[in-house]
Amino acid sequence: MTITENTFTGEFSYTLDAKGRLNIPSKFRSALSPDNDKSFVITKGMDPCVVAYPLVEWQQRVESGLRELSATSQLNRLFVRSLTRFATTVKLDGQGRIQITQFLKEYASLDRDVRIIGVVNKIEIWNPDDLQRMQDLSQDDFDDLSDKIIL
Amino acid sequence: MTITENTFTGEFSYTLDAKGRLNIPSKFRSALSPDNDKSFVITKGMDPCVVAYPLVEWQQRVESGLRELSATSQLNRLFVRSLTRFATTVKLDGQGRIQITQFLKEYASLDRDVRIIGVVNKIEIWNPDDLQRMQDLSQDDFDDLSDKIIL
DNA sequence: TAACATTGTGGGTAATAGTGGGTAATTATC
DNA sequence: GATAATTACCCACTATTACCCACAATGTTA
Repeated sequence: MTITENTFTGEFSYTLDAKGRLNIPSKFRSALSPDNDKSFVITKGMDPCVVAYPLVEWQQRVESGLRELSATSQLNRLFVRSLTRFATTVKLDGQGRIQITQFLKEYASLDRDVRIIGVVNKIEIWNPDDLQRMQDLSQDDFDDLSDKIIL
Repeated sequence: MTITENTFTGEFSYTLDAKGRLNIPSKFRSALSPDNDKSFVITKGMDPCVVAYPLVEWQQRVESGLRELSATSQLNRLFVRSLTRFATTVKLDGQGRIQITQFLKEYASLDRDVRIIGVVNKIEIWNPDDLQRMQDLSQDDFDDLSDKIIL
């Protein structure tokens, strides 16, 4: 039982069953704060994966952020549309699984075996091959970024 | 009893049992401050070992920093992923042991005998052979470091 | 030095997690 | 409005994990 709510870390292997259901790791489910009503918002990631936000995280951080982007810029309009168009609220079933929409399955080329990783405030769902293909950070980039964090 | 909280020193030999459980030295357990809820975050070290941070240490130093990186930057996304992917929160069981994940066991080639060493604010878990292979610092290395710390 | 507490280690068992499938309810299609 | 397709809700099985008890070795106290 983690004391940090709505924070996700670690990598897990799961299977997407014939009905399109995907189990959410138990550790992630217990980290979900009650006000989320056992729900996530799943959408298209910027990388070729599915991203799942706890419902309140989506409402507070994403939706309100998007509201503030001026709609006079075409770039902004495109950006907002790309995020919201494929966003669906999904609720955990009795066994702790969510339903992945057909579109998102295709977008992230999810077949049977999937990799779920916790990325602090959200969750990413990957095809294992795609995840492996993601290039690593160069040492320089890593050093630049880790200035903000002391390990 | 003036032990410094969340500070670890010394080297210990322990065994990883058949169930993947690893005892944490009693000295380290009593150094863990109560707000950690008897928990560590274990992850892949930069060297071929497992690193364990007291939970709050991880939250304050790593997690909170990662939260502030915008996910619209691809570099940021890679960075966050590289740090959280292999991180798992583990809680001490009734006997003071933690569970090492399969992935980390393989990464650090941990078999049965392991060496646990305290490295100030964190703990490292090594395969004894790998640890021995790590060469010591040369005098040149010491000289390079000497402008950063006064001993 | 005898009695007791603590520590590291092992193992049994109950609870939980991950997965699959049946069937009723809901939605979509014609 | 009838039928087909999809989704939601159960129930079930197995592997893993969490929790408890045990015990030998060492350390501590009276």
